[in-house]
Amino acid sequence: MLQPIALPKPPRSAPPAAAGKNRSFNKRESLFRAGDPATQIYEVVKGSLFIYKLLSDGRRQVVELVRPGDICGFADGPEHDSDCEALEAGTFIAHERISIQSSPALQQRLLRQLDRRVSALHHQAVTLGRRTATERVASLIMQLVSNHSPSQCPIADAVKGEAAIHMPMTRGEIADYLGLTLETVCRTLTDLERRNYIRIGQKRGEITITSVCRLCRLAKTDVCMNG
Amino acid sequence: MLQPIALPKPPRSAPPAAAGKNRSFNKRESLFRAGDPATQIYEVVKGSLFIYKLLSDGRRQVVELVRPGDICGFADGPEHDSDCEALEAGTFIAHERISIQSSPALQQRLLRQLDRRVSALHHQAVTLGRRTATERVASLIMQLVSNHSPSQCPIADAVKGEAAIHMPMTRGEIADYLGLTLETVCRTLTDLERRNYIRIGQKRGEITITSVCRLCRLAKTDVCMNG
DNA sequence: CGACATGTTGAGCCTGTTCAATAAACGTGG
DNA sequence: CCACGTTTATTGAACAGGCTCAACATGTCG
Repeated sequence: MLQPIALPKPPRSAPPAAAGKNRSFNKRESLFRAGDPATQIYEVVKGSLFIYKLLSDGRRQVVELVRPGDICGFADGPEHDSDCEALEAGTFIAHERISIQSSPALQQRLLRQLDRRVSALHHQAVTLGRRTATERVASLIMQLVSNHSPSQCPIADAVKGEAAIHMPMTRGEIADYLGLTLETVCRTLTDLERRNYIRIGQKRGEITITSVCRLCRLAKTDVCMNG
Repeated sequence: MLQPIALPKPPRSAPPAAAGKNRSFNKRESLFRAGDPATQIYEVVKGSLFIYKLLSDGRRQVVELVRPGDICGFADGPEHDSDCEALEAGTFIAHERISIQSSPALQQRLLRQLDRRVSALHHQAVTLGRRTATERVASLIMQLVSNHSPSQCPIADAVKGEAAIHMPMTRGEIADYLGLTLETVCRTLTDLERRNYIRIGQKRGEITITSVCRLCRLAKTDVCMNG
């Protein structure tokens, strides 16, 4: 990527402990539900959460995965419009929404975080609207590779080793995140293994990518910059 | 495509605080493209825009509709990651991104706006991931009814009159927004007309909803608040 | 008025769904 | 540490919603 032009740089390593309350959560614990008053926002430090919406007939869509460094609990109105549960046990810092106004530093960080989330949601819209089942699954696995950003991926390297992934979601949760059914996710993963893109461990949640770059290409994560 | 490093900017008379520069745009005009430096944000006053992403194989996904009162042009990094075009001619106020830092009032408004957009993107994720073609199309039409909010819709009123909609998008654009094909959108609209939910005018862009509430119910816009 | 973009409709196909049966992993208590 | 019940995952067969390809109709605008 080229040099950034001068943009406001947020205080990156601001020790956030100054303003929030530290708390921890267990696996599958619910942090909030649709309809609950949205009085605070949650900055995840360790572990992960997911946010989803339910239709009255039972259909479910996971709308966000929240990982360390992410903030969630934003709401348009006074109440949450979705549910939030823990995928893996962890900790977060809770900030009172009211206190945002009085803390320019927190405001700054929130803006930066919201930019990132909007961008991620745009990406997910492309996945849900225009990608095949295989591309969706590959795309999710790529998302879980630590320290991977498509832009820093050199085009030329055909093989870039293996990568072990920790996949904390069940097949059903993956399906609800990717807009597929549980069965399709299952078949797609099996197919990826048969085609040598990944290996599925016998312990749940273990996936090894055979070649990160090959899988990345399959995911068609790229977006066209031409027009 | 990309600008070189930040050139010294010619001095420009500082605009009145909290107010950016007013500009107008024509139908189909491009406001920015993926890869352009993201130096300002756009507050739409009149008309409408849409933001989309292209995959290298030509697939397209419209990720946002931007209407009066909305702000767009946020970016995670220094460059835009999507394209923005005008759906209808209009005007906007351009704010320099750098000036955000120094204006708490603007910052406040941005936070509010971003909350709204995240919420809208969550809603759209449900539409793309879990709704049928009919529900998607109905949902979009409902979105275009002015002054409609599902929460203020009394349950009991079976018929709540007609509503004329101005639909500025082509069938192809609707399709790219809803994750469908042009043909499916066409068939679905025809079907909605046959089932007496809407009437399609002979002039393009004219749609009349026969009964707002009936269509709203069809869209299954509701989200379950139980568990 | 005429050319071209946009919209409509049909037929057949394909990807992903649904329903159903089986297998494997987890975790709890003895 | 193992047995057992429960949850989660895998696989198959048949189906269907939406897609593709194609022909034709209607609006729009110079």
